[in-house]
Amino acid sequence: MEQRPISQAIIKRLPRYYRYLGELIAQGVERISSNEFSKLMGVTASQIRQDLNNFGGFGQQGYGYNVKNLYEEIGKILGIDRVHNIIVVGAGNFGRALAGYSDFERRGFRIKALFDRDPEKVGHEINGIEVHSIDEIQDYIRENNIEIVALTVPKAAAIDLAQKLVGTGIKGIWNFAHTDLKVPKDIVVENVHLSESIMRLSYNIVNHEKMER
Amino acid sequence: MEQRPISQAIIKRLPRYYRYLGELIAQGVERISSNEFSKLMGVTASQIRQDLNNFGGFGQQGYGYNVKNLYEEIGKILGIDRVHNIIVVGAGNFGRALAGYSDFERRGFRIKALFDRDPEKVGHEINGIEVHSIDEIQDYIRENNIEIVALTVPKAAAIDLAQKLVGTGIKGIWNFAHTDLKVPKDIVVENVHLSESIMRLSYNIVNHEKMER
DNA sequence: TAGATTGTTAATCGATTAACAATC
DNA sequence: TAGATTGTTAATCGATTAACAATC
Repeated sequence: MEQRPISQAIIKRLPRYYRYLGELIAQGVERISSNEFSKLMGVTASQIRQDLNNFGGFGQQGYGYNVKNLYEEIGKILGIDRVHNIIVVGAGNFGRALAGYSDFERRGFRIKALFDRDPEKVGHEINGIEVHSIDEIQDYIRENNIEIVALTVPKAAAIDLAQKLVGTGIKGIWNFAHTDLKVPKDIVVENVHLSESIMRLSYNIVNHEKMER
Repeated sequence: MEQRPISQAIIKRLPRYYRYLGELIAQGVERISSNEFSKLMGVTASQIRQDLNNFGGFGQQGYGYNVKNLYEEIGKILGIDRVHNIIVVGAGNFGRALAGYSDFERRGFRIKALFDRDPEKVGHEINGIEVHSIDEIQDYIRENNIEIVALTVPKAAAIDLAQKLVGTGIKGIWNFAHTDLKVPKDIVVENVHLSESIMRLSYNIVNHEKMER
């Protein structure tokens, strides 16, 4: 019954499996073998079977995997079979982009409110989501069962806010600020560092000739 | 003289080293040993030395690394010692967010234009950057020496555009659409899949108790 | 049943860490 | 010089791939 820890390498791949399975469902595909799936995704069949078997035997010998069932199982593993209440801090372009993203809603990620320190923005609605004053954030989290806080604010503000969020009961921070956040280990941090992403792109462009194999 | 291929695991870490070194410079730190640096960053000193030695001997025995020098060297490795011309496709909130991001400019990533298919948006300026019609994208790329195209459009449009971009001379695609793009191998793709990012966050929140080690 | 394909063990590969001789 | 710390080789660890017996 003891679940041994799953490596982050595997976790990184699950959402991609999930996405492909969703597309297969849309195409009306009912079953798929690890071999077919591997060709579709550009990974090895062995890796797919190994990855899935960390969570249970979802397939059937001689048949393969039931697409819809596997989709749902991976959804459960990822925790998107339930609702996650989110607030977004920073009502700039990035915060608005997140607020306007209906895909999240569909997957159970509900953006309940935006927060900003600019009094001009407070009280207004963006995409039907109200902008609150940053001063109310702690109370709001406690009263509205907020699980995830997305930080789309500058570096210094993010570090500051991370401190304020400790002890409010939030479980995760989705960090868009270009800094690492130091929080107690009961809060999970997922970083989206766009500046690092574009530097990797730059590296791979510049060193592309050498990479040809 | 032959440069052997550097693993993506290492490339992933370089921008983070770069960021920390930038902060050390701002703090006036002139030298640092791999040991001090490892404590600061939360990685092993061994890894730092191994990583850096893939590119050359930047340190000095008994002294450590010169912060400013190392910063510049990593900048060169990442290719941010030169200018990269970028265009952003999709003048929605995401595109605007990228266009408004002064940090990129500072690092040599110059956003030259926005593109959108909405005639209402075409001709207007966002953050001092002009919005062009999507129909002009191929000509614009050829005439303006564009290296990178950021795609902040829906999935289907992104797949479509990726095809149109082949042969224009662009070297990289910064893909924000929730799909994998199939392009010839002379074009590098860097994905920013936010929906996968939030699913990983969800997984790590839900499975956090078990993860305690 | 025979064929197909999984679940799982074993082999390989690659990445990380440890150790230490070289050297500033 | 003596002490510190790198560059680099060797050891370990973990992740990926291959192989195949189990089984639908």
